[in-house]
Amino acid sequence: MKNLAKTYNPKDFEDRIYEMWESEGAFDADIEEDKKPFTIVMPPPNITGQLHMGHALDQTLQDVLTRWKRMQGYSALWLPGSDHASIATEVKVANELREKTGRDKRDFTREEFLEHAWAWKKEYGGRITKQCRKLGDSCDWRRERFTMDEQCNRAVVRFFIDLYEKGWIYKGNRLINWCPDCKTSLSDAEVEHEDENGKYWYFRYPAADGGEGITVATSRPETMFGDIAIAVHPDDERYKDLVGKTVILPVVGREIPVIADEYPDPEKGTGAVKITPAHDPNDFEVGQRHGLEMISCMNDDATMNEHAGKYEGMDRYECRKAWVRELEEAGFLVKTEELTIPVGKCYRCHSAVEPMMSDQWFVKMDELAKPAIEAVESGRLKFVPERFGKVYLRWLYEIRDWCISRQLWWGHRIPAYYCDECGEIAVADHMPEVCPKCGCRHFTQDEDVLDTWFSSALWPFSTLGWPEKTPDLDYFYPNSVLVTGYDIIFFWVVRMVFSGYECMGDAPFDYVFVHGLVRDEQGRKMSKSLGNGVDPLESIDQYGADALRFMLCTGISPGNDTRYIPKRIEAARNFANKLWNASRFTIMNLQDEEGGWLPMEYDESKLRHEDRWILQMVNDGAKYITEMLDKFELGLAGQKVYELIWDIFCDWYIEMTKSRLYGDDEEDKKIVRWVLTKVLRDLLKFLHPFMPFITEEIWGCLPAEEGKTGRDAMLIRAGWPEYDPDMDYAKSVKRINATMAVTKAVRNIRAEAEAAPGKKLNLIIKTDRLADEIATVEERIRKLANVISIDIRGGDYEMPEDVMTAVIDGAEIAVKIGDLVDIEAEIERLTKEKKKLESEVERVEKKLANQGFVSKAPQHLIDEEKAKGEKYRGMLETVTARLEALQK
RNA sequence: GGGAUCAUAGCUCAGCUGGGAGAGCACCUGCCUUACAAGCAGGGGGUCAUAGGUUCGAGCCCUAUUGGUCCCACCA
Repeated sequence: MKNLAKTYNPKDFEDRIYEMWESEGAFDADIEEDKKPFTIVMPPPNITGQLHMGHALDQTLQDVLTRWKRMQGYSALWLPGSDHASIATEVKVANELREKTGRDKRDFTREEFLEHAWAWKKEYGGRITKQCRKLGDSCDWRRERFTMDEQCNRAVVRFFIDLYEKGWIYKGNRLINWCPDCKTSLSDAEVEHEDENGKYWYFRYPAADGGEGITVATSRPETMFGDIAIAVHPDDERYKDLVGKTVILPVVGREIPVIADEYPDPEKGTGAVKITPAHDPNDFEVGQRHGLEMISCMNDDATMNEHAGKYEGMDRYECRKAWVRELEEAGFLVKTEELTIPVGKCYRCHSAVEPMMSDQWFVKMDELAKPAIEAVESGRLKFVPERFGKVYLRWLYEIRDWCISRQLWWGHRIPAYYCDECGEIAVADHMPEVCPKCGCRHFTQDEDVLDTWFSSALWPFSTLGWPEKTPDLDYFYPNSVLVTGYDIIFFWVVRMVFSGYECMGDAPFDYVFVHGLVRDEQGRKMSKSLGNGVDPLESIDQYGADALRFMLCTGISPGNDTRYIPKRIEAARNFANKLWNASRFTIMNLQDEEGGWLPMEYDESKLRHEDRWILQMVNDGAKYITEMLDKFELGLAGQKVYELIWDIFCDWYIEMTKSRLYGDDEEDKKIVRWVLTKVLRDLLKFLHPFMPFITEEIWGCLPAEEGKTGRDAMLIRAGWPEYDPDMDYAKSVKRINATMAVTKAVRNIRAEAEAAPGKKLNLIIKTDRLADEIATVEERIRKLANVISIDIRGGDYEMPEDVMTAVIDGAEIAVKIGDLVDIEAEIERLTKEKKKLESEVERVEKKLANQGFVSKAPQHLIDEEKAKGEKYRGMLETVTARLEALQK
């Protein structure tokens, strides 16, 4: 038989408990036809580093749900994995290589580089799973996956081919977002917009016929080398005469036409816009409409190219300065204006993204978006909280084609092969033997890899076996819930949904449970550059995983950001310690001196009021906690568990059992032991999803539940406490409430009178209504309030002068402190009490006098108000009488 | 420019479909009471941002204002 250590020290058992769960297969989820499935697929952490607080929150929420559902009897699968994070990892590996070897990425061959990347994956992927274990994640490690493993690759290739054959994947030379530092294209979602201080320069483009010409504003003068026209609005009177004529690109001397197009807004700038299709998405469209050629004036490292003349090879911003100076000296600069302008930044390296013409692969989005929109509009897929559904829809309504090719090495290589002879493209799961067009036998695979999110988009089903039709897929798909932060709704959630519909014909999950960010104590985002990140492992080391988990998921509401505050995790740790000690107390009293189990026995007729009361509290708790978890209100559920354990169980029930346990009534002890065990077990079950380690550890020190042996005896596999709607111990609840009220009143008087806590007091209770009830709980009151005697008197009893009194609903209680009572202080105290009661009575009476309330409010509220009125009036009368007696 | 969201006790935050303002921490007072000082008992502290509106009744619903945060947006 095990015993609990004297003090709570999570390090003593957390690792041991986790190993036990894992070796006993407690997390394994299999197809069980008699059980309903519950599936969560873990958002795969990037292998770029280690887990941060955001992951800890994300995973704790998932673990709470998974453990709870498992206890409810579901076959609960939480499938873990990690993400190859193409661009982010590639940057990290390249940096590491540079540090170690001094050589640049391009000095290595693709194969050499990939070898290093896989080594990186091995190291960091392993580190992450270790951290998950520390957190207590109950995921099925047998099923661990990686977004670039063979199975995922098959899924990616298959998806690519399917879309290509449908014509929904195409290759084209289009304007894309280009990161000059990462030297790759980016999708729209990967570009972040930031406001920066910038300038508008107004330049005059003289007319070719020698006229004044036209003045245009630009914030990017260096792109002028790519200008191919000036556009004005067709209705703009100012420029009507110039349309159809040509102007001269200043200094460069090239002649460009003035065209009329709806795009320019006559109200903005000068109303005339320079058109640079190769460097601006709007201009690109104007160019398309007018069939204009395109001139790109930059290289892929954002230096200028040959079209920039003498600036060739110069960085874009250097060029901007020099070029403006040259234009100014030549007299073409009309004026400048200071403004803030939004600049697109790469989400990985934060360089300014350059719109560039490039040959890339795209996914056509219009058809794919339709079912994804429908899913949320129809309610098939629900966001929690709902508002994030709007965010999701807004993005989908305005979605544009998705650029999926990346000029990187680390990732899924695009399954497209080019005939070396004729250039014919073949999209297939392997290199073709013969070119269908020219019969040539030599092919070269596309050099690019796919956007990371192209593979994560398939995660909810590629992890279950797709494209094969596996039993797992049949049983566990759709997933039940996706738990993720609001920051990746666009990157990931949207793409999983349309991929799910396309590949599986159904939404990938029923709910998207969105949480916020974990911020630092001052509310700042945790980030490397600020150095304010808190390592979850350090927290766990200091306070234990249970404390961290509890802190993360209580005191928050869904979707809101939360702060990491050391004081809060300390409070959670203290709570764990409280439970630890309450359990020690319980176990201590269940065992004899040799550590054997003392007899316990359930017999409803022998339950005392406090027993019934706490059983009712726990039963009501089961209803509330389950309801809250059903609504994803983890914070409220956790709060209730906390109250039940600390306030109800520890502060009241355990105190009430002491006199019984230390007494001589062996029969009564049997029932107390039974109730203690029953209640503690249920409380451990409630708390287990939040604090799995400590609850399992304590569970193991309690006698096993009836009929449970081996791995079934573990708490993780125990059943969830069921709510019994027929339990009705209202009478006992009432009596215990009276007990607590009297006890509090006595304690209050004692404190007011500054009487020593150890000093034994004599108590008088004057009551008619509660006489019987109090008589039944007298012994309890004596113990809890620490009084020697209780003298119960009827309503006609005349209170002595030398006592301090307090009034509760239905009774007046008096305490004899000593020979002297400070009458003045007593009057003051009671006057305050009287005032309070008067205002209560007034409020109730006013409410009941209100015709509107009486006629429109629901009957039960009216009845409640009436009852309150009586209660307060009674209390007020008592206080008033006492005051009058004292003032004589 | 569009949208979302927040404003409640000194601090950090709860408050579920409108029906007498809560927790933790901090603070004050008294306690080392044989489960627990990581504790026990008691206490003080809020015109729920402002102004209107709906309602018998508003912290909660509607409108406006102020202040903060975030997201989206084609950078003339």
